Amino acid sequence: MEQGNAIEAFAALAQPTRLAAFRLLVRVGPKGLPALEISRQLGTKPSTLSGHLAILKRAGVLTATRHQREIHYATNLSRVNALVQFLIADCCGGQIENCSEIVALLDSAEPQ
Amino acid sequence: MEQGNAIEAFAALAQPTRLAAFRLLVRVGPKGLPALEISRQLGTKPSTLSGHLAILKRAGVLTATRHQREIHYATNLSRVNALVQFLIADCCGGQIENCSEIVALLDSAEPQ
DNA sequence: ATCTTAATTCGGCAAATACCAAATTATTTT
DNA sequence: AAAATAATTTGGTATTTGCCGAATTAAGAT
Repeated sequence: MEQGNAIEAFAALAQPTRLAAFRLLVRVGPKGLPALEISRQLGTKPSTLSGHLAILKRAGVLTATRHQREIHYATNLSRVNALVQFLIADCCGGQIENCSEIVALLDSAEPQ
Repeated sequence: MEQGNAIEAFAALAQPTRLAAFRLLVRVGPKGLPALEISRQLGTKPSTLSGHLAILKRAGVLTATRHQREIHYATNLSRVNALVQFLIADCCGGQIENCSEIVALLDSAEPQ
């Protein structure tokens, strides 16, 4: 992960509709949802949402796969992991004893 | 963590100078650095950096404490943890067997 | 071939953001 | 009290972003 990719991912998530879409897809799981269904659940216009999904996809945090007519969007959580790794890289200069508290926090990062 | 807070944190991190400042402070550890030192290390104008630090602080990802004349900025990593928790909340509808791969990824989230 | 459904692209406007230089506020030293 | 150092605020401009309706492209059904 390079800085440019991280910036793009953070920017993608820094918008209410996009963050809501991403989190909805996290909840839904690997199968994802078609664009129109996301649009319905979030109450946004399809054209507006389409732009948002494109931004999330370009940033790498969503994947898109066509199923017949529909394009299913799903989260790319390994990318989220890479993003977090990038953010906390070389924490406390690598001297783990200085930031064990921090590491413990992130180690406990489980959903719920 | 509410959506508004998460948006603010992501937006704060979605800018090259701010992301570089945050990561520098992650590496430095809990003691943090004074604003002018960050400005020097990143090669940005103090006034510009000051605005950026204020944004990061308002977003909750940095703390600021005065030491004599200097204000030392440091990362608030528990906030980062909360942010990640928020992002992946209720992953796969809570059915852990569907996203164990994802959980494993995040469990292994250790620096470097 | 035509119609329908799914999704994206385009055009245009309003609001937010980043940058720098200069001025200001805050704290310590002389 | 005056000078010096640290940091922030202000003002002005250029760029970017978000939203919607309308038009367009894509795939499948009749």
